[in-house]
Amino acid sequence: MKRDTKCSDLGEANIGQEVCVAGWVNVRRDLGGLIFVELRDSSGKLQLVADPNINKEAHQIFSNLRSEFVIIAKGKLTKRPEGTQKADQSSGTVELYPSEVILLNTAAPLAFQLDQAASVDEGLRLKYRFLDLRRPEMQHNLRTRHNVTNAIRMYLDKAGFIEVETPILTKATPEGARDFLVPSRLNPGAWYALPQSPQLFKQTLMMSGIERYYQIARCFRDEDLRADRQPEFTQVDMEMSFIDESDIFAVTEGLLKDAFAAAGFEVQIPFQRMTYEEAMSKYGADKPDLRFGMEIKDLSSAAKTCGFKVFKDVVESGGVLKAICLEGQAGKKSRKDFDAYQDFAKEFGAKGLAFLEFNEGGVRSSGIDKHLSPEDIEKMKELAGAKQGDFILMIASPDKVAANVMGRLRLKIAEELGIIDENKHVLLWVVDFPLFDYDEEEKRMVAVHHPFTSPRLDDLDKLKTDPLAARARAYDVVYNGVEIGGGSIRIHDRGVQERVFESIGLDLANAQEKFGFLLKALESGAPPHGGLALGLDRIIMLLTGSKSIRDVIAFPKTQSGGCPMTEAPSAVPAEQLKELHLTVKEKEKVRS
RNA sequence: GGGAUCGUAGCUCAGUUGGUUAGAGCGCCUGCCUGUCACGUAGGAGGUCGCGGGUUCGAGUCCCGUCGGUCCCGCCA
Repeated sequence: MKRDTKCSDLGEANIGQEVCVAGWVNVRRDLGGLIFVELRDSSGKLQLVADPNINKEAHQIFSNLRSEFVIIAKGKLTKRPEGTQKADQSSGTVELYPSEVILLNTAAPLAFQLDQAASVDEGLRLKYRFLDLRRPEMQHNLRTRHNVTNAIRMYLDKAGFIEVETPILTKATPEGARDFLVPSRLNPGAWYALPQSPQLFKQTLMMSGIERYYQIARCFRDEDLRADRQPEFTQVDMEMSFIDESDIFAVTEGLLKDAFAAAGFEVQIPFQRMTYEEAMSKYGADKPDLRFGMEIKDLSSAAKTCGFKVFKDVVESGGVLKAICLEGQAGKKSRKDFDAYQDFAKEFGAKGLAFLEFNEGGVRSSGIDKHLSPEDIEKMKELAGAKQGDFILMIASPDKVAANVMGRLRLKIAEELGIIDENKHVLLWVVDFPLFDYDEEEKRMVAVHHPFTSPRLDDLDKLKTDPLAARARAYDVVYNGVEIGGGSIRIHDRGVQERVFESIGLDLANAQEKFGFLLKALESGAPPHGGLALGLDRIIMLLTGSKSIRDVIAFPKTQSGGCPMTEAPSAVPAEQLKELHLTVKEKEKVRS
């Protein structure tokens, strides 16, 4: 017997046909006489019925079936009797009385019930991932992932890109995330690193004349995990020669339109564009969620002349007073709500938070109104864009902290108030990122994007004079407040590359050692080029409405970087370590 | 590295100010049941209360430590 049809392919059109289906017993309903078995395969479900008066043998087999047993059955497809049809399933109007059934395999009682997985501890789901992935939700996620990836491949192929694989065993890089290291058996004491991204290889490919490269590339970063971050993840990595930003935007927009369409979402192109500066000042984030308003307002000019010393001092010492306006929320926020906002703000470095509320009876505040004149309050109200009945939250602090805190409060409160339109799909480009940021810990300049990003030509002279003001030819794609990709036009001039290395404290000798091949390639006829990488896992997470990236990865890691199913990472035999010229400090050993 | 939170039956959870024999629903096992689809119904089995230590006449409950899960901060060019 061999399966010839999938469950959900069967409908009323197939009534009377001899079909053979196979799959797992989703559920068995034994009525004593009749036994119903819901058969599930990768496509869906089909109801099988055994009647002892029709087929005693089939009935006998059915009576011994349990959840997740594997069977194959054939027979003539019949229409369900009137009144027993299920309109909400594709094969809900038909059923199969098998003429023949074979039990292909049994299953031990399950670690968890598949239909309850949504509330089951995730560690257990991961330990028994083979069960978890049988669930229709997970099957749907993996299928969506395939469909989207497939659409991306077709799109890029049509656009003249070729997929090139790059090494997984490569060289550690000084900048960026922590590397995963792999010891070299043949070279004692030397290490490979797993790639954080194929960045240097794809640039090298441009210098090799590939012109349009892409790769669905696995990337590795040994950093702490989050709901949307795994130590190994997948990027749609692209690079093009002889192009500028507009080409990359056009290709990416077309790609994302197709990718979203593959998951059933329609998006408008071209995407909106916004400078980094505007994003930070209006939304307090480099990945603004534009599905709602509640923009951040600058009240510094009012603070400068106001009677409240705290505000005044902060602004006079170079800080800012920022506010968000909660429309119509006057009188609706309790002291407790405000305290929660304040605690939240403090987590992100705020010294304090203030509110002003414009009620019909007058102004209520977090105790600041006694320091403010009616004119001060009126000015703040106006600058905040508030009207009668509104509630504003304010923070006075250095610009960076104020933007970050307000940006996060904006999101938190919007979620609370339910003003985010879940049906909106807003994609935008954030452009003109700064080239450098100052790293307080390392006491040096670091690249915001990566050190191969081209400065804007008009900012080249700022590299030395005012590096923090230099802007990069870098861009991010943002979808509903989530960064789903980013890239840049790269440096293709050796001289410029050396100057940027110098700015981040990488002297020529060091640069030679780490990136000698790149410098050599740059002076060997490097075309202008640039590219972009999209976070595939994150995109699929958003398109499937998943809460975690783990729900769109077949075999993800837990927050401590482990795989509960295989129990990786684990100790290895001493012999294996010896071959690799390694020893592990006794007290740091894991139990093996 | 830090903060929060969770850990009791196979699963999801309840368990009062510390008090006798730790409960429920689902699942599992057995019986009955011919149109179910969360089938119904009667009965039954199933517990190292994550682990270690402490306080106490007595600890699932309180304290300390530890392990593991999740979320977040830092980190993630």
